[in-house]
Order: sequence, then C-alpha cells, then structure tokens
Amino acid sequence: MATEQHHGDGEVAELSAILGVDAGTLLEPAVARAWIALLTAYGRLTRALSSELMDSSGMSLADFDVMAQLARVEGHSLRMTELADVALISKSGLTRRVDRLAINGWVTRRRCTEDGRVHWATLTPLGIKAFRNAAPAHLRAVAQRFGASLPAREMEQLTSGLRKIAAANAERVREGA
Amino acid sequence: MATEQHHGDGEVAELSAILGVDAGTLLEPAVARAWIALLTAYGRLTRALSSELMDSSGMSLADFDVMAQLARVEGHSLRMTELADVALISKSGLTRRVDRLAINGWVTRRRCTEDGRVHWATLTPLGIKAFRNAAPAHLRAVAQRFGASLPAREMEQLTSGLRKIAAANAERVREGA
DNA sequence: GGGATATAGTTGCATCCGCAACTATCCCGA
DNA sequence: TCGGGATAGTTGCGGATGCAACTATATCCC
Repeated sequence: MATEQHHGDGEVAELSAILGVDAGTLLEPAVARAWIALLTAYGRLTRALSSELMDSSGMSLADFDVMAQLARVEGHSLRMTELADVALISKSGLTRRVDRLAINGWVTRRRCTEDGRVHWATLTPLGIKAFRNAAPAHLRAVAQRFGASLPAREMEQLTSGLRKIAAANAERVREGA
Repeated sequence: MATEQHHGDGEVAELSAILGVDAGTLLEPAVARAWIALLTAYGRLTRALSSELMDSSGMSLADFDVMAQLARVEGHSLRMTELADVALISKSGLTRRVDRLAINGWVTRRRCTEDGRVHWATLTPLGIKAFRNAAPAHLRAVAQRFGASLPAREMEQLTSGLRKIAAANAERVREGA
C-alpha cells in the first residue's frame, strides 16, 4: 500500500480483478491515497531525520525521543512505564533503550523508595549536555524538512486531522459499527 | 518528541531552560505539535493494523505491502529494486522479505533472461489466493481506523499536506537556505 | 497475618532492519 | 577483445523491536 503517485487505472483494475470485487468498495480511493501519502511522508521524514541525527550526534531518533521526554519534565525523571507510554515504545524496548543510555552515562535508573516496583529514569548532567548539544540541529532539521513544507494554515489542518486519527485509535480496539 | 496533548507551559519552559534558548525559536510550537501528531497517529495506526493483520492472516504489514505492490501490476511481477522502491524498504530488506514470501510459496524469484543482473519477483497463484484472503479484512481495517476518522474534505486536505511533505523530502538531502 | 491477585519491570527468544562490503553481470571505449 | 566502471542483488554483521514468560513488589481481602 505504499505506492507514490503512480496510480494508473489499469493497476486499480488489476487489483480489483484479484480481489474479485471493486477495490474501491473495500477502501475508498481517497482514503487509500491518504494512507499511502501518510506512509510515504512518514518513511521519508524519519529516514532522513534519523540519519542526520545519527551523523551529527551519534544518537538515534528513539534515543532523542526518550531524552526529550525526560528533558521536558521537572526533575527530568519519569517512571519506566510512563516513559514507554509517551515515547511510544514497548516496555521491553524501553528497558533496553535505557540500558544503552545508561551505558553512555546519559540516564540513571533508580528504584523508588516508596514503591519498590517502580523505577525512575533520570537524565544525568551529562545527558542534559548531550541533549543540549544534539537538539538544535535536530529541531532545525524538523523545522526544515517538515515545517517548511507547509504554510501555517495547512500545518494547522494537518495537525487537526492527525490528532483526530490518533484519538480515534487510542488504546484498545473498539467495535466499529 | 512524541508527547500527545499534555504540553504544559511549565514543560516548554523546562525544555527551554535546558536548551539555553527559547525552544520556540528552534522549532515553532505549531510545527512541533504537528510533528508529534504525525508520530502518534502513525504509531497507533501501524501498531493496530499490523497486529490485526497478523492475527487474521499471519501476514506482516510489510508482507502485505510487498504483495499488494505485485498484485497491482500486470503480470504480478516487479524487479527487485523497483519493488524495494515502491514498498519503501531497503534492497537488503526486500531480499530477505522475498526469501520468506518464497518459503511460503507466495512469491517466486526468477532471473531475467535478457539481463542476468535483474531478478523478477512474481506473485504465485497461491500468493494471489493468500492476498485475496487477507486483503478485504485489512482494507476494511484501514477504512475503519483511518478513513472513518475524518470527513472527506479533511481527508483531502490531509492527503495534500502529506504529499507536499513527501515531495519536499524526495531523494537526496538538499541544501536548505 | 497469609495467600490470591494486580502491577512494574526485565529477560528469553525470534524476528526484522539497514548499512557496508561483496558477487555477478552488463556496458562502453580503446 | 579486454579492462574499467556502472548496475542489480545478496550476505555479513550489528543493532533494535515486541511478545510472552518470568521476577519482584505491593495490595486486597478473608
């Protein structure tokens, strides 16, 4: 479903022939185009931004994400589960990511004294320095590759649309009509 | 940068304190919100769709993508490089993906007689059957999770915006002003 | 108090990915 | 015809992911 702009009529017909029904009845063409555009835009952006960030700071996009989440909050600390949540990765993924960040000396993990199950991940001074060093170039890259592609009005529309989609897919699967 | 809607002013201030400059000068807040919305929407959609597809058809999202690309074209065949291109994955990734699809009997790989460097990946009758079996549920899931989230007008705007972003990031890095 | 249950986090395992290096093939010019 | 260079594809390798199972801790209820 990641096709770009080459959507000839013959191809749609070909697809419908395989499916045994008109492809449009299963997924409206306009929705299909939007879905392909989402996959394409996301893929190109993350690929470019990730390699630029790695080159300039030796940090993966996921590393940056996690550190940015910690940088945002007071005390620069979050519980593991909460951090996994906001960074959009699995708990196991976060465990290992924090392992690596800890090896770099960018983050520490310490057990909560009040609830022994909980562990707090905290940005270290060294981590803050690394983040401060990496952030400007990365944020500017986002501004250039993503922000500069659209005028303000369209950017707002994009945000609005994407938020509705995210909201409709929050949490668990819901029974559709 | 994947934060959801909880963007308290205190958090922005906290971030600016770390960066040593107002975060807004590096990345406009409106752009930051859009970027976060994109990451969130993409993450939730692909996670949900991928697990649904795996459950219903034992096929990964990437498998489906590749097979859909082959299904779309006449002869149900594409050259490896071209297929990697439209499926948005690396050449090495495609090599191994086609390996797996071939093990399932869904795709064959055959050397081009005219140019020995070229290999054609072709959907087999069994692969067509598997795709026909998997597609309706998946396309309906896309329609429901993605399509049903937005009215037609906004879907068009979304497509337009995403395409501009994709176009601005086509191919190689370009020198920004 | 003590065991059933729930929650937080980690680990085993299988999988998947991309980059860089490598092989195979083709093409072009001398 | 031969050698250099371009192109297509594969493989070695290191790294990252998620799910399910597991450990550790807390809580609830009798």
